[in-house]
Amino acid sequence: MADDLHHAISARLTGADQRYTSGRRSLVDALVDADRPLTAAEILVAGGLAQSSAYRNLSVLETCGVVHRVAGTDEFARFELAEDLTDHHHHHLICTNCGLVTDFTVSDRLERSLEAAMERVAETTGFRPDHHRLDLLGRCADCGS
Amino acid sequence: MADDLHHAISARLTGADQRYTSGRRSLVDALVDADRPLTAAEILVAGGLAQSSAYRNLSVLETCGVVHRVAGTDEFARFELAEDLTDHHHHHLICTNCGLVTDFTVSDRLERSLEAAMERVAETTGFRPDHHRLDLLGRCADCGS
DNA sequence: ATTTATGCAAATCGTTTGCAAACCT
DNA sequence: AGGTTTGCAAACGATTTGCATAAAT
Repeated sequence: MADDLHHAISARLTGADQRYTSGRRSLVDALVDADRPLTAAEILVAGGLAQSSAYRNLSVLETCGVVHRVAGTDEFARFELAEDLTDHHHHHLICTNCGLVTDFTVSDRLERSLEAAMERVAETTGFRPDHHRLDLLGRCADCGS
Repeated sequence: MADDLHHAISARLTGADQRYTSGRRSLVDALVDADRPLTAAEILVAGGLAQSSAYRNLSVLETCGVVHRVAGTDEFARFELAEDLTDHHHHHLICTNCGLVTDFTVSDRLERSLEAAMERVAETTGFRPDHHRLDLLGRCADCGS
């Protein structure tokens, strides 16, 4: 099924002199199964690793570009698979009440405008943009208005 | 100078049964003087309050809509004055190396596109967007490439 | 006088780290 | 064997909280 994905991840880790251990694979599987970024606590439960191993491996996976850290509005770190592994460029809906983070996409037209804005900033300031982050903050369906 | 601002803030606090104490005014002054979001530590130094008072007052100011919390990529909380007090809608450049957060603006055209995307999401999903957050992540001038 | 804000020191809690045992190659 | 990963328990650090004092109305 997601065999290509695991293969790509394995290659990425090997390239950084890291092993794709069963523990790391569990963490990745948890993220593959989810349709939204997961908190460290959620990954910890789903992955079945000890707390310290989960955090340590998430750190390794992040450094190797397999996993990406997502900033919400609450105090919990959230993680998702890197976009270049899933080929799914997206943005986040963030509930300001319960902290839930879900994915959404925008039109190609808007994406292109965002890219253009990034380039303009690069020309104007000393800042070198790498990626953008577009989030919508509000109330999720469960938290109503 | 920024007398209107302080007056508006005072009114906003009073409306929430809170006082605009000298300590709170110090915190606000620190934010007024800055041209970018400040970390709690920076505000603490500039404001001259005890740590606990600074955090407690920032919390009050945030609840009353005077101050807004800004999410960077590091572990430090950052704060800025609420946009509806400064009339300066803007976005953030976030350095992925040192954590520095600075302000930038985009064209009205792009802002309108973002608003339109928000409305589309509201119609499509159960999510009720309130505001958006557009950040550019990369290297600040000091951190080079 | 009564309520609210302050500062100090201690507690909280998500995350990180030291270390000895288990694992891989 | 040699180096890496694991799990446990302890440490860490930004933020929060309890409590007695000071300030404001």
